[in-house]
Amino acid sequence: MVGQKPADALMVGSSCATHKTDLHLSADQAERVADLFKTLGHPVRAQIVMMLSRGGGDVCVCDIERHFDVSQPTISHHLKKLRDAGVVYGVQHGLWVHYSLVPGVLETLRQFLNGLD
Amino acid sequence: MVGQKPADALMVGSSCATHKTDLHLSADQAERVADLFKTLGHPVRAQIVMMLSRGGGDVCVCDIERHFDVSQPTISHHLKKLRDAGVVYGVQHGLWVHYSLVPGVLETLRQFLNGLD
DNA sequence: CCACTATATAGACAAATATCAATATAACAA
DNA sequence: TTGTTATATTGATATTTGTCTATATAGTGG
Repeated sequence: MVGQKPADALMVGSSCATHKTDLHLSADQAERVADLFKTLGHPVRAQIVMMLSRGGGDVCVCDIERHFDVSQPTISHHLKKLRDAGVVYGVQHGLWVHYSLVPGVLETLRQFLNGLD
Repeated sequence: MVGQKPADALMVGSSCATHKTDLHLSADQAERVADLFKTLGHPVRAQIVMMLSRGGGDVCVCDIERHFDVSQPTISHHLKKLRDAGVVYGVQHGLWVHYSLVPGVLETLRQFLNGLD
C-alpha cells in the first residue's frame, strides 16, 4: 500500500475552485491495477502477452525467444514477472514449456480504462 | 526500441509444436503501449488518473495532494511523469494549476487490451 | 517593494529493475 | 549412465525509479 490517506481525509474543502475528487477506487484496488499495468509496462512483456493472445495460447518459450534480441535468461525473467503477476502460466511438455494467458486476468484493466475519459 | 529482432527473423521453424507467434504489433507500437502502461503502473498515478476522470477534469493540484500521504514534491514528480507520457496536462489558474486527462489518450491501451484474450 | 502561497525543480539516496554470463535443473535419447 | 537440449536460477552490474529535504519560481495581495 503506497502513500494512501485514510478515507475520512477525502473531500475536505480548499480555497481553490475544484473539489470533484472522490476516488471510487480503494487503495487495494489501485495497487492491483497498478501492479498489472507495471507488469505490462515493458515492451518485451507487452509483446509476449500479445503473442500469447494472437497464438491462442500454448506458445513455446523457444518461439517467444526467437522474436527478441535479448538473452534467454532475460526472456525467462520477463516470463517470471508475468507469471508472478498472474498474467500468464506455463505448462511443461517434455523439454519445452508452453505459455498461455490466464483467462480474464486483463478484465480488471479493461474495466479501469473503460471507466475513464 | 528494446531488444526487437528485425521482421524477417519472425516465423522461422522450430522443433517444438507451436508456431502461432506473429506479432501484429510493431516494435514502435509496443514501445508506446508499454510506455503508457508503465506510466499507469504506480498506484499514486493510477489514482490521479482516476481522480481526473471522475472529476471531469480541471482538478486542482491542491486537491490531488490531499488524497495521498506523500510529500508535495512527490506528487509533483508523478504529475510530471503523467505529463511527459502525454496522459495529462495542466493549466494555470492564478496560483493554482488544474489538471485534466488528455482526451482519447488511453484509447491506445483500450485497443491493445480489447485485442487480447 | 515585501510577504505569502502553490507548484515545480534540484540534489541526494535507497530500492527496484533490466540485463548478461555462468550455472543449475530436468527431461529426453542413445 | 552419459550426453544433449530447453528452461530456470544465481549473481553481478548499470540504470531507473520513488522518495525526501531544500530551494526556486511565479502569482497574489498588502
